[in-house]
Amino acid sequence: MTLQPVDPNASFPRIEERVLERWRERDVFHESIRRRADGEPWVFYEGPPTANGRPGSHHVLARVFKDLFPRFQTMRGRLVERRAGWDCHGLPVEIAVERELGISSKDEIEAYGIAEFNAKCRESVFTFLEDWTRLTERIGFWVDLDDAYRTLDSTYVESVWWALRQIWDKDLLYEGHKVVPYCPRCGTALSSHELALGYRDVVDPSVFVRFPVDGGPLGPLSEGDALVVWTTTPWTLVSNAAVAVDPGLTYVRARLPGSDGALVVAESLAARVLGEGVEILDRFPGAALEGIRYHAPFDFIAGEEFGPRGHTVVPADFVTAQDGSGLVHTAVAFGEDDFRLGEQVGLTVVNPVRLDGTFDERIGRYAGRFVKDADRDLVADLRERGVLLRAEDYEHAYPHCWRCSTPLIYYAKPSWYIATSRIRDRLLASNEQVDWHPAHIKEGRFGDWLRNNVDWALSRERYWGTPLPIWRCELGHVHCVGSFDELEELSGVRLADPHRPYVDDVRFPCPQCAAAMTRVPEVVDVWFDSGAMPFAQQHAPFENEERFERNFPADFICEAIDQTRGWFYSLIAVSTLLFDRSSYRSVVCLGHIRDEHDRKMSKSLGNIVDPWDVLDRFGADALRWYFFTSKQPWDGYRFSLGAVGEGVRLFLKQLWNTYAFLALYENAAAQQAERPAGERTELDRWIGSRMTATVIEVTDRLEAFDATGGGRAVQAFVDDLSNWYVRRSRRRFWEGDPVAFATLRECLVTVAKLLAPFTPFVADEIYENLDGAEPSVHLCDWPSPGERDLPLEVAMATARETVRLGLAARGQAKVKVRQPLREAVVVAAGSEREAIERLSEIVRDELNVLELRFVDDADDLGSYQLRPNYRTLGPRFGKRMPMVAAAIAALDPAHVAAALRDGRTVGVVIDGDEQPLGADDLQLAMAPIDGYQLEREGSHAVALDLHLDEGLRRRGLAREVAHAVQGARKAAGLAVEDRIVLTLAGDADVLTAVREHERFVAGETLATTLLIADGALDGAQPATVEGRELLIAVERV
RNA sequence: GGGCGAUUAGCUCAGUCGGUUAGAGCGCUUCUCUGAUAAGGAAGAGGUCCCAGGUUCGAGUCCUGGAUCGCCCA
Repeated sequence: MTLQPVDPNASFPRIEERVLERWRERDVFHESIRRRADGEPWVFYEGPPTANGRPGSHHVLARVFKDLFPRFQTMRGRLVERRAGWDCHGLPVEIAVERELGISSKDEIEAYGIAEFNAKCRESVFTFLEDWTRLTERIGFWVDLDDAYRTLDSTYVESVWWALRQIWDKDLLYEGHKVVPYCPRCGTALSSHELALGYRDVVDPSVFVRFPVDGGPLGPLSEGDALVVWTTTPWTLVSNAAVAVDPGLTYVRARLPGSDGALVVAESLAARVLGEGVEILDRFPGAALEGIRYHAPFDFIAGEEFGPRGHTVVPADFVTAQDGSGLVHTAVAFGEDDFRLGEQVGLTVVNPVRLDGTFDERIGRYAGRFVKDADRDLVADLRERGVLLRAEDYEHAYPHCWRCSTPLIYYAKPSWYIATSRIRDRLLASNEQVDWHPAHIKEGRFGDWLRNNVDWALSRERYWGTPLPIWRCELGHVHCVGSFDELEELSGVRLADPHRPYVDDVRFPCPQCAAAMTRVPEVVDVWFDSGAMPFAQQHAPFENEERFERNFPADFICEAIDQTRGWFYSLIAVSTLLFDRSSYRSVVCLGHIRDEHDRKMSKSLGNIVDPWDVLDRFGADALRWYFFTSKQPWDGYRFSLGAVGEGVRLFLKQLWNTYAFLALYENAAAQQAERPAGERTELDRWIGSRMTATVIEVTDRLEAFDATGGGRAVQAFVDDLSNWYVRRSRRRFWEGDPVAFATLRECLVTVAKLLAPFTPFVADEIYENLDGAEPSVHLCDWPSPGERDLPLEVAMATARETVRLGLAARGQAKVKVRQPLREAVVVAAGSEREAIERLSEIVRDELNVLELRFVDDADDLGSYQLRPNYRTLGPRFGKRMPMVAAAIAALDPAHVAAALRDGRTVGVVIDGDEQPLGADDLQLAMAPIDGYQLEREGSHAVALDLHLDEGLRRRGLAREVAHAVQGARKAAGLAVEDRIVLTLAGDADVLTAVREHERFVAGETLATTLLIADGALDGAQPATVEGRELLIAVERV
């Protein structure tokens, strides 16, 4: 069979474009799925990206991993449908549109019109769809973009409604208060990731305030004592509801010199807060303070308004003695800990701050002022009334609105929640079913997150999202609508578009009281959309229910590590709420990509690597290979063009050259007369066994989602193939041995199949040329392992080690490999000797020696060194190990070597007992002695006979001549298979060597005629051989 | 402030059950080989296995504390 000629310097990006064209023509992707129509499904879920930003390198990372395992499983016979998806809703989209419109507040959006605004959002979502499509195709990510699910579709929204109704029916959907970071200027709560954008160091007042105790039981305290309370937000003091203490922490009563009443602080903070001279009167645990009543610093709001425990000391688990006083001011509406504490101990939420961030009319003379601006006056007020103990400045990170820089306030707002904390055990049980990569996420980051689960804040006071399908009447009756049909039955309205504002206009009579019901204004957290994806992408259960069942749960999902709080959570939460199980079986978490200096990539640093730069220069396979094999994907990447280029050079080029080599010589051989098939050699059997080992390993690794291990195993094999099998078999290739060609071809075809999931382009290109039985390698079955010959693999490893030692000896002696030597003396015994004897041809040839001589022991070549084998002796002797080591050091190594060779044991005396030591207990190593050229390692060694006689010298000269002629052939631009007439002239000594080895020189250089000329040669190239002149003329026959 | 992860040669990374002499590739220097290769081979230089304690006959590996970096959360 004639192969397409292969250019060793072909451009990978150009090859890839060609392969892409072939995939399109042959519809390979869809065909690969059609062919597995009867296969067992292996389910992949695509975590939907938003197409309103340009795709970057980190998206490529995720997408190539999302491609690898489905390709692998498809080749394994599974039906792997791959449906693309787009995340369409949410604040990022709204913000992009706000920026486009030049507006930045909810008022402006509503003035612009919700319908118009949402129409803009709908367009904006797919701004960069074209970029995504192009990149997705170019990197070889096979995913069905034509059949993509979109979270904005009515069908998708309806399935989300159905899910919410299920949760409602389970009584797990409720309206409640929660403290959220809130921008009073923009009038909206911020999501946690927005919060992270706006932390800034600011200086706030830090005040210690006296809260005098106020009647009632005083426990360990006395009339006139005061609690010392610390806060950095004086404006919340007007809303003080209670003081929290750690019941287990020790507190003290302490008196400042020259004052009357005692002050209460945590013991460990007393000196820091009150000064070194303070007098400690009494010690007691925080629990003793519980229930003590105090007089709050401001009396705009009476204690009773917070409930029976208002303005009393309560126990809490979040109090620390890190800073402050150990007594924590609690304002229920303005802190998350405060709010939770309020729920636990029963404090009523009283919020005297308006939505615009100003105090309301209850706060007397401060009414109408922005709370943060009132801090200074409030502190002055405290000082005047003598309740201020100390005020200082405090620098800390405080969140600001990333859009308008307004300091955020933590603020209790009504919001809709899913009571996920009530199904915490079920969430943990679902997590038990999941196979995490890396494994530590399961019990670590993700498990902790689930164990600390709090209710899911579901609602957003925004515009572009799945509308929350909850209607409420004036009397407060609430109805959750679970489908468009139901809404139509109730209202007579069939929605063409379920989004705001159209859905807001739908009203219907309350089923309980017949009053008009209107929809609540919120939309649903986009993460709920994404979590509903397993069924919502199918519009289940309204249709395609069977298709949903068949594709649930997923066998595999893959996203970056930050999705532990995102999609990984929303998926498991929604499916546990609805189906009481995880919606995925295995998950691969990817790390982040940093630049070559290990800095975060960001627009402002200007260090973003555009994936197109890499693709245009090195190609998609190179980029994929880098991501798969450079390190474990969860460890993150130090990414640069150079890093990708290195992988190309070391792996893809090596593979390509091996492939080009095969094509070159197989085509050359095809032009010659047919050669009889040679014997299958040890080397053929060895590479076959290595191939089998590699197939097994890659299969196991990919089954276990270990792309790195799998890829590296292929790389190691290709290295063996190129640098050992081909190198050692070159003569057979240029002699046209069909067995060698068949072996190399089979190896490369199998490598192509193994690489198909990793580097789908080059794999297909090689397959197409070398096999081509199928329209694409991606339609092939995954290779099954052949016969393994482990003893042969071990033997070859030993032989290669012997070669390594021999070459090292040559290097030490400064004798070129081209100079043949009389013999190499190999010290080896037992199985090592057998291995080297079995493969002695290879060793001899590689070392360029005429003979291999074996000796069992190195008495003639060097002396032994004896070492204890700690691995066997350690457990046996334990503490006495140092004595054993000393006893062994005292033995005579040569004596021991002889004894062990005869199968006897050696005795050492430890603590008066004779202890027998066997061959396993002792390690014998060679020590070099002077006068020999010897290299040793472990128990075997190679020594070279350096004596040169005339015969050897002339053999060496002949090889030098052959080498020089090869250079001349190359310089003359001859093809490797061209036959020549070779004419030589020059130094008499050199020519004598040539005459003596005429057949060798002619054979090596493909000379059909070898002439030796006297004197000058026309058109000859001068060369120097061992310092002597040689003239070479080559002429193609 | 809490949690999780990382830290091994100039760089990128291996290092199994704890076993005493810690490896590979890249890069560098020198030599060498070549009838595919910008490849291959040999030698050399290059190590506080982040630090400090501890456990152990023995720690890169296990435990405790700390440092630095990253991520997540507050």
